[in-house]
Amino acid sequence: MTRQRQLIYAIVAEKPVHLTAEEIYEKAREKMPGIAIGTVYRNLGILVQEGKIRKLEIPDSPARYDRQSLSHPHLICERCGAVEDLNWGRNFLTQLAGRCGRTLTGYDLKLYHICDACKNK
Amino acid sequence: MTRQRQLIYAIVAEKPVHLTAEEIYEKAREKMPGIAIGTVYRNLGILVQEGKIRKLEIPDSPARYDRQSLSHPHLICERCGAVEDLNWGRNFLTQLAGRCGRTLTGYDLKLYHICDACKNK
DNA sequence: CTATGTGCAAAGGGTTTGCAAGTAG
DNA sequence: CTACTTGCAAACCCTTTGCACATAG
Repeated sequence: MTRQRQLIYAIVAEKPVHLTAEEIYEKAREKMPGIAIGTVYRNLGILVQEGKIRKLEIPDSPARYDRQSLSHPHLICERCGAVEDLNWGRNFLTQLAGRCGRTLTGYDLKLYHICDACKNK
Repeated sequence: MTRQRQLIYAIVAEKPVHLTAEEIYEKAREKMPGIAIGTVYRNLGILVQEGKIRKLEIPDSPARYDRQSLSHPHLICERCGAVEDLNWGRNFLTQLAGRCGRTLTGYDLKLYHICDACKNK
């Protein structure tokens, strides 16, 4: 665990905000100005593999990173791209598995809507 | 509707196979050798916008195109990447909306498993 | 010490785009 | 005719990688 990796993990873990690699890089540079973007990507990849954080792939936009390692659905605003976590617990996967009659290794569910802020415009 | 667009649509619509843009390009060249990859991408984009086909974004692999325009979950093999359609009908979206207590505009559900072919290896 | 990680900068893959010429309606 | 579409190639964006040097344990 290098200082760089600790810092990157701390930034992702801090708040339930889903940052992009670029945003994490910006925040990391405030504390460690010489850090390289390649290092950010490398460590994010390692942290994902270790199951400490989660990578969120969103169509037509860079990936975002989630501090929650437990698999859960995401609610995404179609207008502004804001991401909200839905904590439906682990039994949701069991329900899905039952419905399709297979053994599942995981799932990825994105729900799209228009968030309140965007509705009021 | 140009000949190019008709051809691209016909290739996607033909079979319930989820082809990548590159694969669609290869197939298109068999019938129309001079067609450009840019034309394939442009027309796929237009067909998606028109709601005639559906774009399937898969992590760490190029997008695939689905002839079914109705939104439905996909079952994906973690090993070989094979994609299977699940026809759960439109009431599934209603159930999801009920569960999260919002008005939803759409959803994207991917279920991961190991397919039979990969298990037997 | 030695394995692992770093900063840098260049390359990568999939996709998009500006342009001049071509085609549909 | 006129607006839209094409082929071509260059550009784009996000992400990955090779390398020589630095650091963790």
